[in-house]
Amino acid sequence: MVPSLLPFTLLTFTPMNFTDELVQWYLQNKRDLPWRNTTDAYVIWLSEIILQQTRVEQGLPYFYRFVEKYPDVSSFAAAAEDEVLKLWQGLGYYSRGRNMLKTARLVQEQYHGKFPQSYDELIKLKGIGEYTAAAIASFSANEAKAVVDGNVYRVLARYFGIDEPINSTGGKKTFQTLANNLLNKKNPALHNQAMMEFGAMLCKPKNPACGICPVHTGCAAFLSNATTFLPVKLKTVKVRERFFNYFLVTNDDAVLMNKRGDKDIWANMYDLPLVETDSLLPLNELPGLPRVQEIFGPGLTISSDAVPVQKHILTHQRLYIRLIKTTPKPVKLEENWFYSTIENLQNLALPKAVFILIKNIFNL
DNA sequence: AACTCGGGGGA
DNA sequence: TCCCCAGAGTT
Repeated sequence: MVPSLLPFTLLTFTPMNFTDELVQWYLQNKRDLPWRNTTDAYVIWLSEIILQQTRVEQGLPYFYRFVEKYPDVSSFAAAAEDEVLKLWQGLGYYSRGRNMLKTARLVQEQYHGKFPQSYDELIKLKGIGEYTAAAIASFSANEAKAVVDGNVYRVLARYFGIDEPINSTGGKKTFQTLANNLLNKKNPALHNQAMMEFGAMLCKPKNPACGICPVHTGCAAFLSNATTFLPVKLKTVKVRERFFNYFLVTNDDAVLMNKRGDKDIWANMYDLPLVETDSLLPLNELPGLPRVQEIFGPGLTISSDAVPVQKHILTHQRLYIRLIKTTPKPVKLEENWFYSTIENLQNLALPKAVFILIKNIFNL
């Protein structure tokens, strides 16, 4: 079909299909984001990992910092884990940072520092799942793989009126298949960007801008006034409550710190000596705990000016945290405890909650 | 298939 | 408060 030979009127009244409309909308409304100006798979990888479950505005400053500090795979591969986690501090989901280091080192070794561009190679790497593999492959090499992120789920669920839960096994398959079928094989990168940007900017979770939507006349959710109910998501599990009693132990110009293990939250990051309880104990009951006596011996006195309990909300946990100032030193130091100078604290990756807890005390 | 892993922003 | 964010790994 040669468009220029078609009668003008026919062209004019030939409706664009759904995805063409979104691409058209995208070209006129897209944000200027730094990772859209490159096809460097390494840089795109950086951006995609940072943006997992993270808003663009929140991830942007981290993206700039990582690109500057690690401009290529080899510089990233040469980093220490503590350094990466420190740079990641405050962004959350810290396994992303740890997995990035593993992947950077593997790419450096096995791919001689050249970041893979094909979906099949990418999907093997730590921290890269279906979405991220499709994103890197399409954006760096225009490979025909459809991305399905939170935005795409929402756009497809609404436009096609799909009420299958997006976080069920069947639902994921349904939406991935639909996205694959819709994909513009001629320009996968542009198509993928358009789908996501449209979901992020116009077809928003709350108060979508249906009034200015280019495809609302074909949107099942709009036509049945059901945008509020789509997409459907299965209920998440309950939130666990935890009570953290941190102990502030100083020694001249040093403070006793702990390096966390790799199982719980904040893996491999740093906090203070911790005694966790299953309820919020009154301060004066703490010295009676076996665990506390094990650490401090008998006769622990607790200063009355303990920092009040602070509440920290995580996805699956509500943390009640307080900082306790003690007089006696611990009778024994545990495996992962060490004294850090105040100066050195700025080199340690601290969870946000811990950072807040001690920043005023040490002027961090 | 369910659970775990952060932190922030909007309504 | 609740929900969501350019999801992935583990159990």
